Amino acid sequence: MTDAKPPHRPRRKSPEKAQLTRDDWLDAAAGEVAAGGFGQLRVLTLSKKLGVTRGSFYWHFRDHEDLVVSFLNRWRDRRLHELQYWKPQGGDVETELRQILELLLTDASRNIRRLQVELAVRDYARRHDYAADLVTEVDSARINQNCTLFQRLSSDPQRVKDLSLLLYVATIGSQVVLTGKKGDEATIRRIEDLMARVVLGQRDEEQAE
Amino acid sequence: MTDAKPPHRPRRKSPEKAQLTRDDWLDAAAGEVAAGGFGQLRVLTLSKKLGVTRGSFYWHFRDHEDLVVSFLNRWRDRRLHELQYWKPQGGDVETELRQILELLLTDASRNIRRLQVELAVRDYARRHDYAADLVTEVDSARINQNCTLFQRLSSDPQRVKDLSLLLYVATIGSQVVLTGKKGDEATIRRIEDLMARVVLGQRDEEQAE
DNA sequence: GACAAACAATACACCAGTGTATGGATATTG
DNA sequence: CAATATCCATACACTGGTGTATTGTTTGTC
Repeated sequence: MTDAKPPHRPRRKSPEKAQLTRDDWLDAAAGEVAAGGFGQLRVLTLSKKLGVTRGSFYWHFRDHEDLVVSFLNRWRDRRLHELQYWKPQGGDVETELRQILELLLTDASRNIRRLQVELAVRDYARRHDYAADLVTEVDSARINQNCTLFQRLSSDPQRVKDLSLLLYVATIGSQVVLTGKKGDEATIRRIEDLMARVVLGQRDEEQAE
Repeated sequence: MTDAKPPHRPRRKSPEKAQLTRDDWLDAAAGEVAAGGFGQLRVLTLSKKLGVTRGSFYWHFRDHEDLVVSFLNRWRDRRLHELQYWKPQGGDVETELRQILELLLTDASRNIRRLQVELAVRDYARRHDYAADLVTEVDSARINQNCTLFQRLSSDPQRVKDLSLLLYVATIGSQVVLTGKKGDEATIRRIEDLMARVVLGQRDEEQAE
């Protein structure tokens, strides 16, 4: 379950006909996964697409499972790491909210490849425990991230959590439902707008429950 | 792309060792799809699970694709048909809303098998046009259904559509994110509650935009 | 009870994919 | 320039799946 790195690789001076690295294979795998899910991730087709034979693959990876696990690990690492760069740059609550919404919805739906990979990982996670753990990890990290924003909206910690979760499932849902359909750009914008209003409408009213 | 029925089947008097019907195969297929997605839908394993050989399968179905298409069609038909029984039985707006929310969230997440099939179909639809059309069809039917409720909340037709869509993507999203994790029962209930508040908060305020 | 239809078993050819063993090429280092 | 590690090709054995053809076995109907 852990990635074994080759001790050290001699870099070719002339990159005219580059040698393949482990990451090159993972990048290619991303294409396959995005296009056909993990079920279509074949060593054979991958090799063809990279212009080499499978001999190369089995040098870089122990077997097919090794590829999958490495892919998942890299995905987790990147998703967790990218959260660090989000730190919203101040401003009042509303603009900050709009920033994060744009990031979560409009922005995400533009990066189709990344989105397809994410959906594929989610699907794969429904039947493979290891992937499920990774997804859970990423999900909670993201939701936590959102919590830090929503703390400025309500003082009730439970309310903060719920709002954050609601926002998150709504984004995931819109990605699942709306991806690839045309006319979704505008639709997503409207959803984004509505969500902003909805969330802002939920800030502490502190009226009778 | 259309289902061809066998002319007429002689029903066995004693159901001791029942003959298989086309629907039996489709039911078994549902199990496989729920467990492993369409990628794991094998004629071979299906036969084993039904206790017969593939000879039977190829009498009932032309080929593997025939099975898939028939399965998708049946799924679409059932999903569309079940909408007819929803007609909310009056009451004021809030209880009606709560009814529909319970149906969409709590209720749906209990029927795990059905949910897994739906997610599998959605995943399959991302790479197969025919399935994508079916899913779109079902989605819009459901969203329309919701619109009839939300008309009682706002007079702005665009607002009605948007609210309905938001509700829908939120439910789908929570199904994607929360399914199978333990402790989701309570979480879903809180989401349900929050959604009710959120939606009710969006009824016509008619203030300056 | 015979005949035809419905349903299932068996056996075959075929293909796509994995994994392994082994040898060949190329670059780095001493 | 020799040796070694790195990277890839080739060839093989094996598995699991599809689809088809052919032959059984039941069951309903006349």
